[in-house]
Amino acid sequence: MARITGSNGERTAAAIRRAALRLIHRHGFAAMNLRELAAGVGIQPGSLYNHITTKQGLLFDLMQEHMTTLLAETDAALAAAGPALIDRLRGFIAHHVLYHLERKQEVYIANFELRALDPPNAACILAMRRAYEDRLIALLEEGVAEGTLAMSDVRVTAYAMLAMLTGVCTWYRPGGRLGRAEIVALHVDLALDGIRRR
Amino acid sequence: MARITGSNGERTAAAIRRAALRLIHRHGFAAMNLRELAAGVGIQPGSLYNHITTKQGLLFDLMQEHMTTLLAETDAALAAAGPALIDRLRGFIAHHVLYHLERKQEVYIANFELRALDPPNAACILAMRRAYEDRLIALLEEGVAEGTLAMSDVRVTAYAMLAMLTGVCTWYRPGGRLGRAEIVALHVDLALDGIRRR
DNA sequence: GTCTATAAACTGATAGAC
DNA sequence: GTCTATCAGTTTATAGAC
Repeated sequence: MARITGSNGERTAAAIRRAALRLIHRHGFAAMNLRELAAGVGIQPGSLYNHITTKQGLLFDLMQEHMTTLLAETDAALAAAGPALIDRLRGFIAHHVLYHLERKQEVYIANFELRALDPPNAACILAMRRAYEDRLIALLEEGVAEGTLAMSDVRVTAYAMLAMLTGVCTWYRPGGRLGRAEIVALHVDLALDGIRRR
Repeated sequence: MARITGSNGERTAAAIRRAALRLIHRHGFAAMNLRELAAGVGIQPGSLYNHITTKQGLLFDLMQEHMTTLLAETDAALAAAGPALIDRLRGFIAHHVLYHLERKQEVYIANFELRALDPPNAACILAMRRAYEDRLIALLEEGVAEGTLAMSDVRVTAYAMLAMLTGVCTWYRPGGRLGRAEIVALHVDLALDGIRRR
C-alpha cells in the first residue's frame, strides 16, 4: 500500500537538488553555503540534513545522477541511429550538443567541480567520464578502420571535438539569435567537416 | 637612486602571485584560503596584506595581468605572421594553443573564475575577453569576404574554434605522449580543416 | 616588511522539541 | 519532516610590536 504521509519529503528532496544545481552553477560548489541553499528551497538550514548526508554527498549524488543519465541517453541515441557509422556519429554529436544545451547546469558542474570531490568520489565520476569519451573514440576508430574518416591522432581529435561541442554551454542562452536545432546542425557540420575523408 | 632595502617586498609579491595561481588552479578561488596561500609563500597570513588589498583584489590582479599579456602577445604574433590572411590565421591559432599549453593555470583561472569576481571587476575582464574573441572573428570575416574561408555562421564558428583550442588545457601534461609542437600542429589542422574553402 | 594576536563574521553539522 | 538553537571550527581582515 502506498504511503500517503511523507510524500512531501520527496518533493523537498527534488527541490533541494534543483536549487543546488542552480546555486552551484552560478557560484561554484565551494562558494555555495547551506544557508543559501536552504533559503532557496524555503526550509531551515538544519532541515536539509533530512535529505542529504553531507554537502559533499550532495555534490556527488548530483554528478552521479547526471553522468548516469548522460551515458544512458547516449546509448539510446546510438541505438536509435542508423547502422552506418556516419549516422551513429551524427547521432552522437547531435545528442551531445542537444543534451548540453538543455542541461547546462549539470554539464557545467560535472565538468568543472570534479576537483571539489573527495578522491574516491572523484575517481568514480572520472571513470564514468572516461566511459563517455570512449564511446566517441570507438566511433572514430571504427571510421578510420573502414576508411570513411581520416585524422592524424584519434585521441587528440576526440578531445578536441568534445571540447568544441561542450563549449556551447558557455555562451548559449535560451531565446538568443539561434534556435537549438540550428545550433545542433551547425555543430554537427563543424565537427564532421574536419575528419571526413575526401 | 635605486632602493636597496625593501627589495624583498617585490620578491614576496611575486611569490604570492605564483602560489596563488597554483592554489586557485588546483582548488578554485573560493576554496583557496589565505592561510594556505601564506604557507605556500612561507610567511604568516597577516603579512599577505602588505602585498594585496583583499583576496578579491588579488584575483582581479591575476586575471587582468593574464588578459593584458594574452592580448599583447597575440597582437605580436599577428604582426610577425605573413601578410596573407591564412598566415595570420595560422599564427593566431598556433599562438593560442602554445600560450594555453604554457600557461594552463592562468588560462583556467581566467576562464572559470569569472563568477568569483565582483560585478565591476567581472565587467572589466569580460571586456578584455571580448576584445580577444574579436581578433579571431575579424580574421574569419576577412577570410569569408575574400573567399578563402567558408562557414555557416562566423560567430558560432569562432566560439567553437576557441572552445576546441582552449580544451588542450584540460588534458595536457608536460612529458606526455605528444610534444608541444606536435599538439600545436595537430590543432592548427583541426581548426582549419573545417573552414577552408575547397 | 614580517610577526603575533585577535576581532568579527561565517561555515558545516548536530541535538532535541514539536 | 521541520523547526529552533547552538556548537565548534574556519574565514577574511585588522592592530600594534619589532
